[in-house]
Amino acid sequence: MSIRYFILGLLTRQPMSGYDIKRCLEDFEWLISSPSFGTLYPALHMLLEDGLVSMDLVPNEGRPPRKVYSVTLAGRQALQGWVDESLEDDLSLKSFLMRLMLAENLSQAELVDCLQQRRSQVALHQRCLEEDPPEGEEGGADLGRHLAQGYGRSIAAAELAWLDRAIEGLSQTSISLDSVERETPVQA
Amino acid sequence: MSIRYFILGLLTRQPMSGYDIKRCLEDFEWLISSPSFGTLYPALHMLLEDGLVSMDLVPNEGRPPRKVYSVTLAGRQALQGWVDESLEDDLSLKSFLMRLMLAENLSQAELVDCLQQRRSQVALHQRCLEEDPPEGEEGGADLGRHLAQGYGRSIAAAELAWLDRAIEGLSQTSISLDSVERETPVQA
DNA sequence: TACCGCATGTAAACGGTTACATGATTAC
DNA sequence: GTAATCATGTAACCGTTTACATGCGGTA
Repeated sequence: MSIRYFILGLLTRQPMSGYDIKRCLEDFEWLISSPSFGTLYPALHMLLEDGLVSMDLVPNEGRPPRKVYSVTLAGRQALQGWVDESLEDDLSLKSFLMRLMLAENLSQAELVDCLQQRRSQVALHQRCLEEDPPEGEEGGADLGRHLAQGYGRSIAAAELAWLDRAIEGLSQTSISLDSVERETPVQA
Repeated sequence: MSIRYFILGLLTRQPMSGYDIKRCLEDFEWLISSPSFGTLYPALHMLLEDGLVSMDLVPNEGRPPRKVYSVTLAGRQALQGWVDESLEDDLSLKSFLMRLMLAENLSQAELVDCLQQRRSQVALHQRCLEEDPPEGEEGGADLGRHLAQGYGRSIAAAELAWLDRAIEGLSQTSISLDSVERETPVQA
């Protein structure tokens, strides 16, 4: 997923400092680990060097001045290019959530497609978790497996429910031309 | 969480080959990325060198012989020591799921404590996600933030529900384990 | 014929964390 | 006075992925 472009994408929502980015990502730390400053700051420096973001120094009484980064035109173009060519990447929970956060940089069709891809992924693995069987002779053994599967099933059910709602919601928002001719992609 | 000990813990459930370990972890790939062979095999070699596991070569017609690893006595002791001293580590989804899988290596009290820790973590962040406000002047802007928050809230609710069920089930010693599994149907 | 699944392994490259350094302000 | 928050940054270290190498058996 390349954290560089993820940061770039976050900055399209609004200019932020490195510290701000950390803060806004922290709300999701229980789901996906948020990058440390050791990752964040160098990444911002690189974006700046490459001209994909610009920086404004905002003085700050008694503290180091805040460095607020904004996406440049070149940055927007680079992001667009990257979005287009990374559409077939994996959709593990982490990359999925990251892409969700960058929803505004995706066309509606791309976004719906992304949700549907994730849906089929989760549905696939949910079926695997449904197979609890090996029971019988072993009795209640393998508590760990049992707990992990139960946990997985609960999360999967909730996620599928959310995805269905989201897909429906997004599909209805604009009943434009292409939503009609679009086929619903694979999802067994 | 150290993948070395995680693998060691998985092997206490039953002897496995590297390939087996990969397979059984793949069911959870949509939640947490499973280690690649480039991680797995070297880790197993290290465990073997340190005498924490033993290896049996199981001939395999026309294929490389399977190398089935079992935990040694020293391995069990090392695992126990590690479990004891890693109780205050972080409980991000990844480490939490890993610990769940190793439930059998925890005392009941430790397990319940682990679930409760995770519960408070999730509950804390859920409260953060509840704050949707910044709306008003911006209207429907920041679709990404909105989607990510909604997603997070759904998962958090499901997880909290599961945790509560699990904690209750585990706290009642007399009742068998599958009480944990009885799911009160989640709303669609 | 070509590809996928099984089954193991290695080494280079990459990415990220950890630990450190700095320093003022506010809260307990 | 001790800790936490704000705010930035660097460098060494470590773990992981990626890409490669090998090779048989079954399937499309």
